[in-house]
Amino acid sequence: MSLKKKDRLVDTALRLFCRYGYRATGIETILTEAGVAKMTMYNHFGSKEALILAALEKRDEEHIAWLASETQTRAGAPEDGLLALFDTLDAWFAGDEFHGCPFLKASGEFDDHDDPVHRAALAHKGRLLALIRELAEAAGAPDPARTAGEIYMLVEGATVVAQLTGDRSTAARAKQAAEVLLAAG
Amino acid sequence: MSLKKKDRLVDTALRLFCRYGYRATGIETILTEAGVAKMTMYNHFGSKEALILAALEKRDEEHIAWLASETQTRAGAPEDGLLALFDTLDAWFAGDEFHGCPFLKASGEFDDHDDPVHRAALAHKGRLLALIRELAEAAGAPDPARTAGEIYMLVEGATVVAQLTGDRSTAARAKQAAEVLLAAG
DNA sequence: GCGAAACCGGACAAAACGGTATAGTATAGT
DNA sequence: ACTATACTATACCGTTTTGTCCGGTTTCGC
Repeated sequence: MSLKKKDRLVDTALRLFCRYGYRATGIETILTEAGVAKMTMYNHFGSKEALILAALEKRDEEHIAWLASETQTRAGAPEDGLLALFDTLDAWFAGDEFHGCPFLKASGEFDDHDDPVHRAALAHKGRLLALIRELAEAAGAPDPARTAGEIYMLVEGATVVAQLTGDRSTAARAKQAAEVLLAAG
Repeated sequence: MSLKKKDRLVDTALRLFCRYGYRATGIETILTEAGVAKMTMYNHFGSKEALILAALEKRDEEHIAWLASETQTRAGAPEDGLLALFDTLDAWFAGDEFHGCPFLKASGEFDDHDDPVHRAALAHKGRLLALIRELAEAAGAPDPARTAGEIYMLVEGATVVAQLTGDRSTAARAKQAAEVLLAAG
């Protein structure tokens, strides 16, 4: 079955990309770890860049869906959605596999705004912002767009700081700041 | 004189690292752009990593000093220091050379917390947090440590978003959020 | 069981990588 | 003028990079 190999390839690639970086991770390493022959990979994906894009695409869907559902189950009432998001972040940061946001890392390594990888990262962040905006609207924020923008920036800040320092209290402290922002409307 | 070559090497290296990434930038490219022979570089710096560290060290001093002085001149009163910081950020983001924070990029590419490059990035961010805390204390914040932590996260978020999207209004929007945070004490 | 498609493993290519060796030139200070 | 030092230019080393080619094997649908 082709899907098994293809999926394992994408999963392994994403894990290694996330941990060691996109340029630092060689094709050979991915192939060895995934247990897949080189030509199999080059038949499924025409290039390393295509594999990167496939990995990011899968991660995009999965991560947004996970954030949404996890936040929804954590939030008791719709008004708590935005704050519950930071509890979800806390769970994310606390995981063993956490090595920062793969999209932020990608945008850092592929700085050119025309680069497909950068565009993929940008698109993901657009979806993240949209999710936050939905949460803001559900919470009945008076200015959802503005609130979402503020919370989003806090989310990115927390993500970066968590990866940089490894501090486990990062999400909780960001949540405190978010409480202040939301209380002010 | 050795200082001229050494300095130009460090400046060129930092500029290219910032734009194309650390791993993506080859030694040869730096040497060509700086107009320096290979052996000259390897006499000054024993390795590429040493050059990276030297570039980050210089950037660390310069950037912290620039942030501090620029913010001080922009702030009318000591109470405005924290808000003026975001005006400084705005000026930084608006520059042609802006390609994100080189330390965030470094920490993304060198994820291992024991890596000297990652440690250098962490140390810089510690100094940035210290600067923000000084501003918070000067502004008479009731809980300077907490306020500084919140503002710092906002700063990192704004920096990342500015690099990712290229949006020129990022710093201004972060400033709006900071106003809310500061008004709440 | 048969044919086709997927897969394997290893050899191979061409370029780029970080780093070294060497031989020779420019430029100081004394 | 002499000498120490900084620097240059080029060739080279071994490794690693992405990507290709190929002959043989496994696996799957029918």
